[in-house]
Amino acid sequence: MVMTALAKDDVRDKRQAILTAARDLFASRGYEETTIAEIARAAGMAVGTVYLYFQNKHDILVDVCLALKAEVAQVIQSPEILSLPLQQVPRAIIEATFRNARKNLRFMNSFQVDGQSPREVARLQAAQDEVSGSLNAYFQHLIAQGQLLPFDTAAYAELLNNLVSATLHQCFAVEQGAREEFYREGIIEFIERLFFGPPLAGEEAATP
Amino acid sequence: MVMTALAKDDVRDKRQAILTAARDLFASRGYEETTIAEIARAAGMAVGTVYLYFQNKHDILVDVCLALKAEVAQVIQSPEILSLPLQQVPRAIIEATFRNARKNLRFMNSFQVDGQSPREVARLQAAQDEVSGSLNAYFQHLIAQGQLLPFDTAAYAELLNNLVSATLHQCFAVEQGAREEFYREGIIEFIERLFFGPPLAGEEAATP
Amino acid sequence: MVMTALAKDDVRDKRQAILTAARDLFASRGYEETTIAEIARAAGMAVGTVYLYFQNKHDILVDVCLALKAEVAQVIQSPEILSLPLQQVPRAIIEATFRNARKNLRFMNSFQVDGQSPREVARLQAAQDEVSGSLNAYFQHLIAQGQLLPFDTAAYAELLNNLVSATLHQCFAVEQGAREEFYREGIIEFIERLFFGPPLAGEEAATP
Amino acid sequence: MVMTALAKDDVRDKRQAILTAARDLFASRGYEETTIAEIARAAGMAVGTVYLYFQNKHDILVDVCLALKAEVAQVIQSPEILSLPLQQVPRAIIEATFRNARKNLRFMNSFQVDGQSPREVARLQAAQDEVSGSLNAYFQHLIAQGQLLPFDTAAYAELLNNLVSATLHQCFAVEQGAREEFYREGIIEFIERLFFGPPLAGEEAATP
DNA sequence: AATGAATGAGAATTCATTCAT
DNA sequence: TATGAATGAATTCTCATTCAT
Repeated sequence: MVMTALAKDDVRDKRQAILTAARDLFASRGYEETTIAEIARAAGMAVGTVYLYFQNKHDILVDVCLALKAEVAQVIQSPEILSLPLQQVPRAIIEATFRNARKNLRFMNSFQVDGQSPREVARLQAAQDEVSGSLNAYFQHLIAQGQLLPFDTAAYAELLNNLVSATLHQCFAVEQGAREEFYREGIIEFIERLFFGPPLAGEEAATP
Repeated sequence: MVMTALAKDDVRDKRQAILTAARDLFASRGYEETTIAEIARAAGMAVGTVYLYFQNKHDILVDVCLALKAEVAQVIQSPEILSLPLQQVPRAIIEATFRNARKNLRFMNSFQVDGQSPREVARLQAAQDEVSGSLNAYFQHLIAQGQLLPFDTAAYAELLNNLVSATLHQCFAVEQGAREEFYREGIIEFIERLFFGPPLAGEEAATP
Repeated sequence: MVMTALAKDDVRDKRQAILTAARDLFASRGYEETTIAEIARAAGMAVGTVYLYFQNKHDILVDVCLALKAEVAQVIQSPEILSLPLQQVPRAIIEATFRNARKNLRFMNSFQVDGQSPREVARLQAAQDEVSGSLNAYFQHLIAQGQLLPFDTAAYAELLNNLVSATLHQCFAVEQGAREEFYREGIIEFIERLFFGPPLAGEEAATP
Repeated sequence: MVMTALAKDDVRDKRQAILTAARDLFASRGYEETTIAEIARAAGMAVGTVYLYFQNKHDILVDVCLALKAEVAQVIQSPEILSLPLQQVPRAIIEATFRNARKNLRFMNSFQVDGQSPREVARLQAAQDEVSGSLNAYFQHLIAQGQLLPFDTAAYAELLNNLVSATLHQCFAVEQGAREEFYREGIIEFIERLFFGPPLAGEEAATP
């Protein structure tokens, strides 16, 4: 029992060492330019050992990506934020998310990864679905509470999730965070207007 | 004079032959699995000739991507759509865009490409900026006409552009178009609500 | 311990197999025309394995060259020759050297190699220096014994080393050994005159 | 007639432009790293034109080498030097030769070239033979005049020619001229002793 | 004589992955 | 579990050379 526990910790440690080493190397040299030998050396083990913990190189990238996504998206499941007054939630979530992304700026080139096998596609989809699912649950909770009018919560959850992911990628991976405020405030206003604001075609504007 | 014109056409033809061959091969075999030799053969020329028109393999991918983006996004510059009654525009644009994407379903795996050199990044950015710019101009036109209330048009243009691109990628490249209607209708409703609808936190919902 | 010894032998064997294969192929097909794949096949290993023992193709050539130089120049360190009566030494050394070169006639196209990297240049220089050094030491020994008058032994050692190398190259690599006797006897007479003979401008010849 | 003369000059000019461009590029980038396109551009003509004047790339190198050798060795045919008092000739020739080599220091990496075709081998040999021949003729002239005792002039001419070439290569191409004085003075003393000095094994030294 | 677009053979090298120890 | 030597497939890109104009 104890052995198993220790062994499990050991496994976790080794996996973690690999992921940390890979994340750093992917950040500094890029995925293609990083070799398994480099990852193994940085993680303090032999090349063959890496293959005891990951099926292949791309698998490591997927795991790095998922860990990054989980860290960036963790806010969505944080009780403190979800218990804020509704009016403050969009700003709180987006600000926290951008803060997390900025903290991981160096690693954001691993943020968007395309699955190469059905298994990988499924894993990436699952991670996305989890975030969308949390958001959806939160929406339904708000509707049940009467804080929101009914709407297609599943679709909105997926769309908003896509929007935020795409924006983070553009802001941090493509533009290196140069226009962070622009994107952050833009997306906040966007969401606030969707939930609370007047439509862009206001009464006076739309009718004439 | 005539020679120059002919020469230019010749260059255009050769480039186009390469791009068409590459697009088809990337679609059927994937980028990594496609060799320059295959592209050259399909384009009816020698390997070396390909390198007279493109600096390297990835450059071809970027051009394929840009051509695809241009085709999918062409609606944004179509006068017919932009002269529709404002209420009908979101649906018209999104439906046309999805239609274009579906028509290119096979090629949509070339829709999202990461720039590998500063030059590539700049070219991809420019393409994106052009679409965002058209959208922005349209917004400002509507505001000037009094059809929309003033808002941060530049930010909204970029964000909506990102949203649509990310959704098309997810819908057609990742999911192979399986849930096309779900994404299409979701994004239409989303935009309509942003511009015309009541906020999700309706009067009754928000106040108590 | 034993393992280390075995491993070291193993490494030496593999290196040696590569060098032997390369030397033969360079001889029969020439350096440029020999591929790494051919070397690997002839050495009984995979292509990649060659690169575990040599950094690149040219490195192999340098090693082949050094081994050849060592073999051809080994006489210079042979005690038997150096303990001959001084009058017989030039002929003995040159004849033995030419004999060694003739024995390696097929391989003499690898005899003169230009270093391509500082590391290669240094290695080639070191090999040359070793031969010059031995010669120099021998000269100084002879002077100390009173068999030779004092002179700039270091310069003469380098010059003679260069002279012999250049002559062997010309005789065996360029001319395929066709005028071996001409070069051998010429160089012997040249050296004998330098050390023992009358100057070419003899008393009678120079004074009038 | 006039046309032919002009045309011949033109041909000479074009050839010369190619050789100059090639010599400079071989000096700065090395032979392998220099492309025909670069040579053509530097010489102000089209790629195809280069092939009107040279059969192939290596031919250009051979010509660059021959021009360099001719320039460095020109002293051997200079009447002023050969009419000096015999005692001063070795120093005069070697000093002039080293001076020429130093003047061409940048280009000395083209000084030793291996022939790749029988035709090239023959051309290079011929150049060497010409120098050796001049030297040989001079020796025979001196012997006829009674300034030198009879000896195998042909062999000595070839050997000395080889010695000087190899030393120049080592001094300027390999060592970049770092030990110029060492080599120059060494070779001068060497030759002077051969012609005028006492043998290294002097009377007193040799007999005991 | 001059051009330069087109050719296409060609090979070194890398590196993910395996497997005997 | 861990190792790391061995594997070998696999492909981009170059560039000397040609030849139609």
